Amino acid sequence: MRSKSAPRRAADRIRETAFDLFYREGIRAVGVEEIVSQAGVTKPSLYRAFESKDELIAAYLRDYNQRFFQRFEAPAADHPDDPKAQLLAYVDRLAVRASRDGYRGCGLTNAVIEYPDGDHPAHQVAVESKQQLRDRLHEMCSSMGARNSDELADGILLLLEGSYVSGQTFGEGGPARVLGTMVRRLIDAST
Amino acid sequence: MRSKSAPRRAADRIRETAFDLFYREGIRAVGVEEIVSQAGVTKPSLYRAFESKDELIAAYLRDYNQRFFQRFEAPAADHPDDPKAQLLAYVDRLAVRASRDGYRGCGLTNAVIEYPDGDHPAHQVAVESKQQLRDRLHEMCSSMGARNSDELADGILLLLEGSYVSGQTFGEGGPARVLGTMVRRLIDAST
DNA sequence: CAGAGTACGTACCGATCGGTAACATTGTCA
DNA sequence: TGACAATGTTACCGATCGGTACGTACTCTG
Repeated sequence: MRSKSAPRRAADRIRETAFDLFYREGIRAVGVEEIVSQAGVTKPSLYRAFESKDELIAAYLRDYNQRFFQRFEAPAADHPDDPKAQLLAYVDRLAVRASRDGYRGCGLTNAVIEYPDGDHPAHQVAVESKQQLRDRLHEMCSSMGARNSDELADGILLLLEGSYVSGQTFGEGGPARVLGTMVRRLIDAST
Repeated sequence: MRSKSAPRRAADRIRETAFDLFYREGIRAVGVEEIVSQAGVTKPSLYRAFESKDELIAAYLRDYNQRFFQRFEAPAADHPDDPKAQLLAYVDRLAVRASRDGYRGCGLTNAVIEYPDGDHPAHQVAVESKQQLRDRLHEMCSSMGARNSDELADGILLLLEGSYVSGQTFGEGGPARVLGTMVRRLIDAST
């Protein structure tokens, strides 16, 4: 077993490098040549581990989905049995991140926009993840006693997605800075 | 002067075809060959009218910006001296459009995501347009007597942007259906 | 009807795209 | 030491990318 910081396996290096490049520069903007050269491997190694670029993209988005929900649920540990506080903990951290320069939003949201065709694996993986998020938000709103939890969850989802994209458009001091305030207002109006 | 419905000039046909293709399929996904062939012209005609593909992209986004503000301000005529009703008129129409299948969101928002590099003309044109929108929203919130008009305008902007992208992710019955309700709640809480 | 612009098309460029075939090299474990 | 799996090396494929040199057909004017 090698150290974690310098993965030995070519497939891992490719996966990590693809993650960074796809996220920062966009999926369509990054070619396989750029990925393998930056990962310090060669093209055949990429195609031994992944059937195609599309499959690598799907793997990237599955990785992203996993890391997203990790980040989304992580603050919950500090607020057991308090769904409102759990949600707000994520929201408040997002508000900070999305109001900083260089923020690149949500990789899954970005993927839907880069691949509008519903048949494309990238689109499908991303949409599936967003549906999970929508369900989870509904669950949380429900357990915090909202009158119309579907409605509230969708409202909050709009604010979240708005923060992801607005964070990229306006850098420092963008509209995402008010995210926490707005989520609180919607929650207060519904409970 | 020829009829408007079947433009004779190659440059016009290119501009219109590029608009449709860039918007529906994404900018990076569409090559110049596809544009000219669908427009029924040839590549040199494109490059006589536009310096480069990037310039054509910028022209597309400037066109989009113009059509956007047309659509944004159009309902205002029905509600003179009532900024709240003006805004809500646009919002309610957007909620319907963005909750239908096949919705492709805002071309300018999409462009920012496709071109994260701030030096790219596409990014610059799109960001400029979004800043105009942010200013206009602030103006409207101000004149409807909001306590903290900056804050309210940013909250509404988050909801709008959230509707643009969520409309693409979830088709029919997506979260954008609650847009009108949520905008009203934020306005009510601020006035 | 001649001639000048203007508008357009034919055919092509080098570069890069995603992807592959064939073979050499390395590290690991028995 | 020998065998096997993983990776690297090199060279290549057809397709498509954005972009252009150059020839041709209009149309307007005198």
